[in-house]
Amino acid sequence: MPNLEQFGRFLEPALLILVSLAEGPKHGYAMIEDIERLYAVRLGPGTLYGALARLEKQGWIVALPSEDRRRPYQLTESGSRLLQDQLNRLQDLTAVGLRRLAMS
Amino acid sequence: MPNLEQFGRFLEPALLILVSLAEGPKHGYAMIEDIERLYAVRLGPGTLYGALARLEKQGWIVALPSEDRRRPYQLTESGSRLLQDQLNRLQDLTAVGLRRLAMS
DNA sequence: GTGTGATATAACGTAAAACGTAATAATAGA
DNA sequence: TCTATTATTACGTTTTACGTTATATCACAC
Repeated sequence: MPNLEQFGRFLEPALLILVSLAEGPKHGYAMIEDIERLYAVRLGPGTLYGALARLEKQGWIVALPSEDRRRPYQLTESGSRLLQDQLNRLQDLTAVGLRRLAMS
Repeated sequence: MPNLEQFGRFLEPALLILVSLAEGPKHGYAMIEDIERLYAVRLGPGTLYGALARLEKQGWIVALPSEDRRRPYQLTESGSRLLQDQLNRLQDLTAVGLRRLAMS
């Protein structure tokens, strides 16, 4: 039985990761903690590292040379552009949503 | 081979559906068109009706008595509250993301 | 009245992704 | 040396997204 919180899932973990990396390069564990502060959601390791691999494959993030046992990742130019775009769209969507809710 | 647009997926269809219903009751096809106007994404029937079934099961939407062949859905009280909550969180997240992007 | 395109939903199957758990390893401090 | 924290990998299960196809109704043109 999955441990989903009762309000469910409404955002892809990938977006949370990109927002976290927008602050600067971070390794996986640091992202988990940053995202928890940011959004009150703690990604499990399977979710996080799976999403990281997919994001890297798409060229939106790159792995930096790993110091000690940490493997930091960084947003690429194309990742930055993508994120900017998605966040703008999301901002419009939330504005519309909140306006609609306020009407009723 | 899936027909994902190259920029991928970053939002659950469920959220788009709830935002669409925030305007008032709508049947499936009307949601598809509303969401396309809103967010420039056209949900396939499989995606839409699957998500509707799950949302109804959770009690966030209800099916209204269907006139002719249409089956309209409506946000419930708990669905409204959930959406309000999610949109507020999303607004904060996008604000942080855009601020971080602007810094770099 | 026959055909055609738009509207509307249902019913599949496949593939991707989320998620949890467990394993592993290194470090730090008691 | 034991334990807790940090950090990643590996793996299995379940959900869900998504596309395709089928089906039905309606509007309108011909």
